[in-house]
Amino acid sequence: MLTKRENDILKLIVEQYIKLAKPVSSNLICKRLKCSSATVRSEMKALEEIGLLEKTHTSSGRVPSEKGYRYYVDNLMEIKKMKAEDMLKLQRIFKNQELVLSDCISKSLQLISDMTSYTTVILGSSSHDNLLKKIEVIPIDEANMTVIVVTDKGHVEHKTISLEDVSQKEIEKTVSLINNLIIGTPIDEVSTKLEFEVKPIIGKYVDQHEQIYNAFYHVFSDFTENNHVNVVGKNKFLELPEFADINKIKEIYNKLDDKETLRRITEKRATETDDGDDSSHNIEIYIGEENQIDDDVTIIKTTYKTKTDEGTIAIIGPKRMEYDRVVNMLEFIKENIEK
Amino acid sequence: MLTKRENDILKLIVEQYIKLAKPVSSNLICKRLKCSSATVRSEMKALEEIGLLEKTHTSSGRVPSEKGYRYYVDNLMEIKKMKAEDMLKLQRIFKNQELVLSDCISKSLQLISDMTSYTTVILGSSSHDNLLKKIEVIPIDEANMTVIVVTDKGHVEHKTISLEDVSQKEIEKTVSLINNLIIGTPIDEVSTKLEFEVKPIIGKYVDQHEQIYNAFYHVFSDFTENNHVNVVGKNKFLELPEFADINKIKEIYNKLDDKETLRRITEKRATETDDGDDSSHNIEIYIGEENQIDDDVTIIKTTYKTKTDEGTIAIIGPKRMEYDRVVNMLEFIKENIEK
DNA sequence: GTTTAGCACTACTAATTTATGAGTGCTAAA
DNA sequence: TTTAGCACTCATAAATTAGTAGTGCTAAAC
Repeated sequence: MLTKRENDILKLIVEQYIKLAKPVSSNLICKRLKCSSATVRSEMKALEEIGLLEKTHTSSGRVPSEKGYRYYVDNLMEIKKMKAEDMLKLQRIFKNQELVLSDCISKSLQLISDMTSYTTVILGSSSHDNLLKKIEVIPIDEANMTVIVVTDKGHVEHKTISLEDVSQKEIEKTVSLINNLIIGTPIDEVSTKLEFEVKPIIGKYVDQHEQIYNAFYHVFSDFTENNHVNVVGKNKFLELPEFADINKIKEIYNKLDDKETLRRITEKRATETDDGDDSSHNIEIYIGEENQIDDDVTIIKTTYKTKTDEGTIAIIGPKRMEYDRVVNMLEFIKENIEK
Repeated sequence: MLTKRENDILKLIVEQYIKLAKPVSSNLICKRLKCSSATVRSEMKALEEIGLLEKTHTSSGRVPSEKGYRYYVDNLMEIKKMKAEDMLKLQRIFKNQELVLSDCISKSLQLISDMTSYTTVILGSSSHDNLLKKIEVIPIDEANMTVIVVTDKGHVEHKTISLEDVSQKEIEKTVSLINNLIIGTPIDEVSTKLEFEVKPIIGKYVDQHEQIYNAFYHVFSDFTENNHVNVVGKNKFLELPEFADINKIKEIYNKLDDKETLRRITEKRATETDDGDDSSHNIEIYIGEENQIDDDVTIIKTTYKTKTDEGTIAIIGPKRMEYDRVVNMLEFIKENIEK
């Protein structure tokens, strides 16, 4: 257990480093505490020995270690309410009756990215618990038609497909067969069901069944694959001194472009102790090596769940993130989404 | 008019600079031409005097000026056929019966971005010449429903909206009114028509018309605004030495994220002479200041038009782009799209 | 009158030096 | 336990040096 003064010093160092991204000197600290720089220095040394602080070189000031950030987040951080003005802006988005929920979410995370200068990520509900509600085919011209698929929760997917030399009648027959046979099927089982239950029947009753079957099959598999991801404000990384190196940027951007990597954001960290969980509000914090994406970033995330939708929203920034602000913002957004 | 040898030298310099991004020396050139470096030097000087070449400092080799690139593109460049292997890969995309046209386009431009290391942009057809074909409403639960709008060319837009305390009946009435009144209207006139022709009528026949009207109004205006843009391979800029500076990257990325800036890519350059047009195939080339986006890039673009769709595809790279390859690829893609 | 060899000159690059200063650690006195 | 004082370290920036890849020019060679 740390002494009161050690806590104070650590807190000051973390907060100062978050602000300026420069190693923090004993002098700067001693000005805010009523003691001499020498005293602070020996305390700092102690904190370094237990691994909460680090030096960049022998005679530099101190920088928080990952363990230091973790300790700060778990024990020292006081959650910081948003400026009234910012809160208002966010509320305005959610109060705007003209916006659909999904638009509210993306707009608000866009705003958060701007307010904080960090990158935000929305990982939409994979639609795995949606049930197939309806399919519909709209003819465009002789050879083309648009297939529309709707789920019970209101997700829509569509695709324009070409079928050559297939009669309108046959298509209609197929549509009504599908509508009869697999409505109500969970969307991620549709492909299988289509193959094993519908295909044999189409084969019997519909001419040119191969072509038609293929067309529909691909529309459905598209549906299952698309779990919408939205990364907002990637450019913010370009503002941060810790990412001033073009190669570091390349590394981060490649990760942020990779669906598989992003999906990993949704995973809970499997750790011994506390799951990165910020006790109170289901906000999870993954600092540096704690996250699965990149050792130089921190990810703060939460999940939301509404009647029609669920997903994960995350904020990605440097390890010296403004934890106190970001946690508060995420809490706020989560609340607003869920009501 | 330039002499044969001047042309040869200019061509060599441009091509060499495209390859290595380093100022080209007289020595390097004289090895490939049967004359001494001194001769080359005096020729280079002449070319510099007419503004086709530039120096980076007093004793550096030469670099093509924008005018130099332009001259190269207009007079010296020989279009370079793709490697058979690359051509095959592209063809495979277009021959794949399982893919819709729009998927072919994005997949092939993804591939081109990888093959060339440049960024590609697809500016989809704004749907302005689409006609409204159908609207449909699918109830989700008591308060929510999904509105689907389809145009005659098979574009689909949808949105889940919330309406509190509005009866199903009233909504159905509205839908059938809209379907009766404005089917066949060009999509970008729908909003106006909705306001001046439909609203008054809804007002008369439908209870709670304000709420319902508003909901629909916003679905339609969304439709008009979404003209789909797709920027592929932005990260490629990070590989190019001319964009090694983080601030330059920031500048470019901000532009590539800005819809308005991107829209400008579709505009034809309004110039005195030749419109940047590569005479033969409707491939347009805009070098540096010739383009509206950024002085340090070249944009090579073309437009395509099919029965159901039209749009612009563009390739954005450094001024020392591999013009000969890119032009050929764009021609190839354009052809494939259009058939 | 082109072409070329030869040479003086320029300025980029990388390595080395120098100076400055912001920071620490340690010791001994308060 | 705290603090003043001092030696020491190392990053940063500026200045120096050396090397070299390139040019421009001139005068001779073709």
